[in-house]
Amino acid sequence: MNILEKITQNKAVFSKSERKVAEIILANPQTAIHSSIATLAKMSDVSEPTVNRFCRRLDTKGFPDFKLHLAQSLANGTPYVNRHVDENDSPGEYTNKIFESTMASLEVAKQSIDVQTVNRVVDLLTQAQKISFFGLGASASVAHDALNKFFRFNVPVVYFEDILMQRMSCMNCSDGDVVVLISHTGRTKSLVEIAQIARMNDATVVGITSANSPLAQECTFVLSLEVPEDTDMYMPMASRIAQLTLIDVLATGFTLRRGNKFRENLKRVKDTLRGSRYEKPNS
Amino acid sequence: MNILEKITQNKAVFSKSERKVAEIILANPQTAIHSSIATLAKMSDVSEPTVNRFCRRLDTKGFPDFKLHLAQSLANGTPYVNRHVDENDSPGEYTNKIFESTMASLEVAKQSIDVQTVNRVVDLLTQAQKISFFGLGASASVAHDALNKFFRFNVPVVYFEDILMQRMSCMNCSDGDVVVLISHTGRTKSLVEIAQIARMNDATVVGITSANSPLAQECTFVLSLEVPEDTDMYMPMASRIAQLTLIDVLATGFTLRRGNKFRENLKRVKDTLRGSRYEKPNS
DNA sequence: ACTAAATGTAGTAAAATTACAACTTTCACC
DNA sequence: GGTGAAAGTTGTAATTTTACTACATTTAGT
Repeated sequence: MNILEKITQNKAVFSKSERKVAEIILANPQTAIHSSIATLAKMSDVSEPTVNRFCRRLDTKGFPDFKLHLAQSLANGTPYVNRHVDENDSPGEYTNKIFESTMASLEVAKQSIDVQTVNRVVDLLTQAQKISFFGLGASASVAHDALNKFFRFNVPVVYFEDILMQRMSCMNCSDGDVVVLISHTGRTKSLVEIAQIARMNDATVVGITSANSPLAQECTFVLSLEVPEDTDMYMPMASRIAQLTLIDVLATGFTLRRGNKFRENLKRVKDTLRGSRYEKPNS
Repeated sequence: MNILEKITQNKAVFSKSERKVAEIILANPQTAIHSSIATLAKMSDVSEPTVNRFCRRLDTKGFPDFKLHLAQSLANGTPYVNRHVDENDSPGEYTNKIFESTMASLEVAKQSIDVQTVNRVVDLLTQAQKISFFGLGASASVAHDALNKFFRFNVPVVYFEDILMQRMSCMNCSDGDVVVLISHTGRTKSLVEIAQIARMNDATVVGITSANSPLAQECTFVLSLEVPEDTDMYMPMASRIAQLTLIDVLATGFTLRRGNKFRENLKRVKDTLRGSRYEKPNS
């Protein structure tokens, strides 16, 4: 666990002098990691062994070990895990918290991904005759984004928001078609039904959803993402960021599998946009 | 910069003994941070001063300082900045790289955000009569996502993919309406035109785009995001993740501004979904 | 006023750094 | 192609800094 958080939490347990040390460290952790035990003791106005005892109380081996932990907590990009937005947060505070918890969620998601499945799904996608992306609610925009990526690959891609269109599209599936279904919870009834319809028509169904959910059980392959969601906000936030990043992974895998010439193709697709844009001043 | 990368890069510059030290550290960095200079010297089969010189060559103050840097590099969540996907990457490698560079981009984006503007835009949104979200291409799905968030707030929200619909919608704008335009480059002609139309009809135009772009110049407020984009892939990836996170920030700011009762409301909106879902087994 | 916890002092052990000496390597010049 | 000076590399030993331990003193609570 992040040692800065640990210090904050254990504040009540500390003795008076230990608390002095805690204050100094929390006030300026960057200075703390570059100080010796002597200077830190002087700054906190306590003795050196007190600083040492403070470190031990935090389950570290001693002062040097404590500094190591502190350095890791301070490392660039290391988010304060699960910092929930508080009612009285200033704009600066909630902005930071949201960015940090999004990054933390991506870290968790990264570790939960099964690379083997990614590889097999990429395989599948490169060989697909038709690829469909369906999602509802917040996941609809993820599917929308997937459409935007994959249509560039010159593969027939399908995306609908309307559940009836989704159903009809799946009825027309055949062998070689891949249907990618996106849902954080994996409990949306109509999406589960769509998975069944698609499979009945010989399509391969890939679920980007949580493991062991009803949807996951209907899929041929499941790319599960374990993302801690801040339920206080009553909105999907981190989950769909993780889903989008996974879409990026799949799209990247696709282009890598197709090789160098194919990348040239992508460049051409992008270049066709030029007419619709204002030129950059320095080009 | 990440010190592990630095060691790898400088390998050629090191002397023979220094390289021995480098090998040992790279082979097992976790052990290295918990070793003294003496044990590390013994492991590398060199003398203690050699280890010290090795540290200095990497622009650290000495061995303890080097360990601090190493600890930070090893910290959970520390992304290898700007690791580009390579043609010969295995699925595991490109998956990690994409997640890590996405996290790194969010870190950069976080720092580039102007909190004051965020605050003013949140103000504006809470008082808006009607909110429109428009984007094209990859940014269309971001606008789509914004729709999904803001319609829950019981405010009139508008979103169109079609540029003609977008134009017509902006023609009907009036005082008190807010139009949010999303574009990574800020150079899409039709979006710039829409900004002009909206402003002519007294709407307030907020741009989520890059600073000093043609679009930015037509906006009342600009929320600029400086995101390094891996142009090799010819697809927007990190930029839209940053945009989405910014949308989350705005939505969160909105709910915080509206207070506690309003949050109850959001819960009710979410609860209406229950009928469309399979129940969780443990609830 | 007594006991237990907290804190500090002084000494000790360990770790890191410095200064210097010995050893390689490099390359000009014979 | 070999010789020797110079630069660079590595190790040894002494020094300094840093962290830790044992014990004494103070403070707080009953």
